[in-house]
Amino acid sequence: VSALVSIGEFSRLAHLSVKALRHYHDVGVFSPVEVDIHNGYRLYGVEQLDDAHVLRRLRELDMPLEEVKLVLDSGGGCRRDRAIASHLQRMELELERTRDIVASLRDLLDAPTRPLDVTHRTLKPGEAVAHRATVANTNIEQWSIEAFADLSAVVASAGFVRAGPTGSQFSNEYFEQGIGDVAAFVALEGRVGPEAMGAEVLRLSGGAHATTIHCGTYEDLDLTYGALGSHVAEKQIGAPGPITEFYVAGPDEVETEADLRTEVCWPIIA
Amino acid sequence: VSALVSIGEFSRLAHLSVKALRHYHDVGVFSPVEVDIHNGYRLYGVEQLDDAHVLRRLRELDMPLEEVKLVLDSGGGCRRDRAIASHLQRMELELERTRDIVASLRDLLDAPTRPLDVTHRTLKPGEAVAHRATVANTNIEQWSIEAFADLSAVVASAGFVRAGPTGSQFSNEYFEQGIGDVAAFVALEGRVGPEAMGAEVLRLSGGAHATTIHCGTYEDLDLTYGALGSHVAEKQIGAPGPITEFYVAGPDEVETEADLRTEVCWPIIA
DNA sequence: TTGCTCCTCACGTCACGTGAGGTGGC
DNA sequence: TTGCTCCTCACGTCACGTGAGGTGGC
Repeated sequence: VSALVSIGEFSRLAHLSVKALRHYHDVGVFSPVEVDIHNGYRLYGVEQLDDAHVLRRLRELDMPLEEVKLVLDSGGGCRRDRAIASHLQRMELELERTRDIVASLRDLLDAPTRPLDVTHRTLKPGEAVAHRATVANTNIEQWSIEAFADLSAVVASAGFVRAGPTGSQFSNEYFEQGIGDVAAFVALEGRVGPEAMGAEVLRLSGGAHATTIHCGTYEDLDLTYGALGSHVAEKQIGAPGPITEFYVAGPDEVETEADLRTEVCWPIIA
Repeated sequence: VSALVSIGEFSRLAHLSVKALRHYHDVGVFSPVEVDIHNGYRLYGVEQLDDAHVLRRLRELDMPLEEVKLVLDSGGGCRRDRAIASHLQRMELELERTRDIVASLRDLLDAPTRPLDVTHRTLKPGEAVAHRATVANTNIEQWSIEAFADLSAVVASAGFVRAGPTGSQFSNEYFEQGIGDVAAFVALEGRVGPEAMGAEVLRLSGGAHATTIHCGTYEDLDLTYGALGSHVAEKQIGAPGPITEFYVAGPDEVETEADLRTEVCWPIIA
């Protein structure tokens, strides 16, 4: 049928290294059509080049080999197209994030420190409808958007009255490990009734907090955390408890990222 | 002076994991201001947060720790700004490349195979002025641009007469390992005189080749290599010797990447 | 016979993450 | 005393790269 070539020849045709080809064979992502029984020589068919070219591009885009395997195994059908399309979409998001980080880094170098207005205030205790999950910081935005969309629907359909902007509570684990328990909530006037189907009830314990307003993209929240936490550490007024964010002006309400306003609340001793 | 905090506290302030902070300490990229002699506890100063924020952003941009170390060690001066600027520039190139690969992948899926016009022709032997080096495919473009710029200057100042477009010869190693010997050359009429200061003399051995014209970005050259190599493999006419590319229409001569024309020559038996 | 290509281990790299097992202060 | 935080090994992960040591065909 079609020509068989050695691994060295195939590596020149596909622009993939011999070591890489052997590795792909070992882990079952991309195998030669034939292996010589006498000497173990791998023999590739030239018709495998189409797959090899796709494989090379996916790896250049840093797609994990496990996913590459799925794509190559899924045949030429729409499953394959969907797998690639979803990865390409992730790449676009990655590109945006990279641009944001670059911009943020430029800012950091231009204006190394900006002072921060820290206020001490006491959060009101109360009840809230909430969604709670273990979330990684890589997809906290996506998760929050969905959580708040659902909570809004619940609040509207149950006829609850909001008591302030939407907010989130974070476990320490979330910041220390980059993944941990997060609760997205909407504080309510009075108590949460049984109409809150689907959503959990979150009891907000309130108490003394050092707070500040973060302006702009969430990518820069670490700066505000640093400044706020420094303030608390220097005055030695830290107290246990979760950190709370209030989305005073969230993604829904602003036109540009620069207009975002987020209140960060750090628990302190009374 | 300023407040000292534990590693856990610092990780929450800087949004870096405890494991990462310990790793940065181990490899000497970012160390606590103090280590408790009794129990080995790491103590960080809140004034270290500025560096930590820069560190976090550089890592998010995948800067290797060795380079991060250089940036952080270089103080606040212009050395540091230059180190970051050069990395940001590399990021921009990366972004462009990613976009190109995505586009190329889309093409690959839309138009899976396009037939190729393969011609057999005999390259003329002769002499050329050349630059030769061990180059990796990650910076072949940059290297080639510089090499050809210099060769052009040599040809002009020595009054040589060109015999055809610029070209490159690649060792097998270059394709198999992604890094290897490459020679960028300009073929000349007659022999190379002693005026070729700086540039080497390359003897082109000529001979029978299967050739084809590759249209468009160099990112897609692997497709042409695959098709050309398949042709040679199927007819079993392969011969030893380096692959030669001629830049019939190179980056200098075209307005858009789509207009690039590259002749790829694969050695075959006469 | 010499070179070249191919083979299989086994180990290294990079930037951490994952437990195991243990200590120290409130 | 219980929990919580911190510590140090030692090993795992991912996608290969790097030799070492050996075989097979022209």
